[in-house]
Amino acid sequence: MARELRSDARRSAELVVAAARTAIAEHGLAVSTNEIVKRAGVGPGTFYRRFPSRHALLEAVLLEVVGELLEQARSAAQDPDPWAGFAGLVSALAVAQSENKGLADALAAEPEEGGDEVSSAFGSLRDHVRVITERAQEAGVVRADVTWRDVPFFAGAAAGMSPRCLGLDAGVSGRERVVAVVLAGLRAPGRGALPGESPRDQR
Amino acid sequence: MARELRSDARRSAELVVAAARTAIAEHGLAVSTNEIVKRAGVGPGTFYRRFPSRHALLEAVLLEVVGELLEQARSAAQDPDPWAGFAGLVSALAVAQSENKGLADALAAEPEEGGDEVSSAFGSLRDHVRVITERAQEAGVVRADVTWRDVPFFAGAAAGMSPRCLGLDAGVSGRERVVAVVLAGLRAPGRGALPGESPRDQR
DNA sequence: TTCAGACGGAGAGTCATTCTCCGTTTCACG
DNA sequence: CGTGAAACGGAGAATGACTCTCCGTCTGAA
Repeated sequence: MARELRSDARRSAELVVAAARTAIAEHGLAVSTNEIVKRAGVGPGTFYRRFPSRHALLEAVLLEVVGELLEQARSAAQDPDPWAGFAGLVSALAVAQSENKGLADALAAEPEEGGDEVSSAFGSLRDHVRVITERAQEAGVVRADVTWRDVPFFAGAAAGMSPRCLGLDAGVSGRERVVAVVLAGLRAPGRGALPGESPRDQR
Repeated sequence: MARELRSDARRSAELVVAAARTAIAEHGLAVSTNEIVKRAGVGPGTFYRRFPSRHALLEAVLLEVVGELLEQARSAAQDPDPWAGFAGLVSALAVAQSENKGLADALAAEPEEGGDEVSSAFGSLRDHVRVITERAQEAGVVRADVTWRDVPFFAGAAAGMSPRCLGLDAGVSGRERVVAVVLAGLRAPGRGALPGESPRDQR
């Protein structure tokens, strides 16, 4: 590590990571390196001098994303309202996953050596998810019959929505509506009476 | 049209469509034609004698899927319990979309001429979704602040869940849990009192 | 002013994918 | 049971895309 990069070199690397993030958000993980490089306004040669491989770039992007997520999780954990904190976390997870579809999967699949950093970041994030979820459950605002382990998946589900379906268009606020519905589904029903199904009335 | 196919020819076509369905369910829309053909146990030559192009195969698969969905929707519409019917519909939509990720999108993107059949099937299915959703809303069991147009997206969200996330595994019952949460979120809160948020108790 | 180091871009190498051609086999009818 | 039209499998041509390298030129920093 170490060797200070020249200012233009550092700038190139940053441009590439930023371009990769927007490109992935728009076109999914399958974007070609070419596309990313073109968007960044640098040449392929430059790219491969900064990153040993395409994989390394994806890893850098993932680290950045998880880092931001960690920050959001920390502030969610400090929200005085357990429900608001939980909702914020779910929402943040949903946005991050919708902008980085499959990135975590793709990297999890091919471990390579650099994976340690990634998996430790994952670990921290998981801890936050657990703490925030359990706090909300103890406060009685999140149903007790879900596990914190499921929370990332619930959030991810909201994120995975396709933009079109049955010839209909999701519209711009589609994701937010789905997140709202999922959150409503995760909210503890009635009051205190946890067990899920409404026992009272049959039509 | 017309010209009766020889029995082995018909059989090949059916094998290919069946193989395409399972292959798409497992590997997503990106499966190569080769993979499908290999699974079907036929040669590429056979495939291209039965289908003018890969696109035509996808269209055939989509028609089959939508046909089955229509059947399920019809029986859901006849369920005496509006909620059960609605829940069944959502669940069926979720399963279908999770097994055919992006198929509808992919075909919607390139209209080609055969699209009429597909879009009319879509139309029928949309009608069923509207009827079933509105019936459930009128019965007061589905929240009134969602549109039937959103329903396919809610279902699709549950379907889009990725199998792994943050290094965690979704487990086998992952999709069902997500569908359950989404349904809980769509269920009219409280009782009769439609307007959304639970008014009664705070913490 | 100097030069190590960074830059862009052309393109080599690789690989996957779709679709065609053709010799062989199979169905179905008389 | 014999015959021919039709279907079959598989080798492979044609195409295209993607990752990564080489090299001559340019630039930041001392």
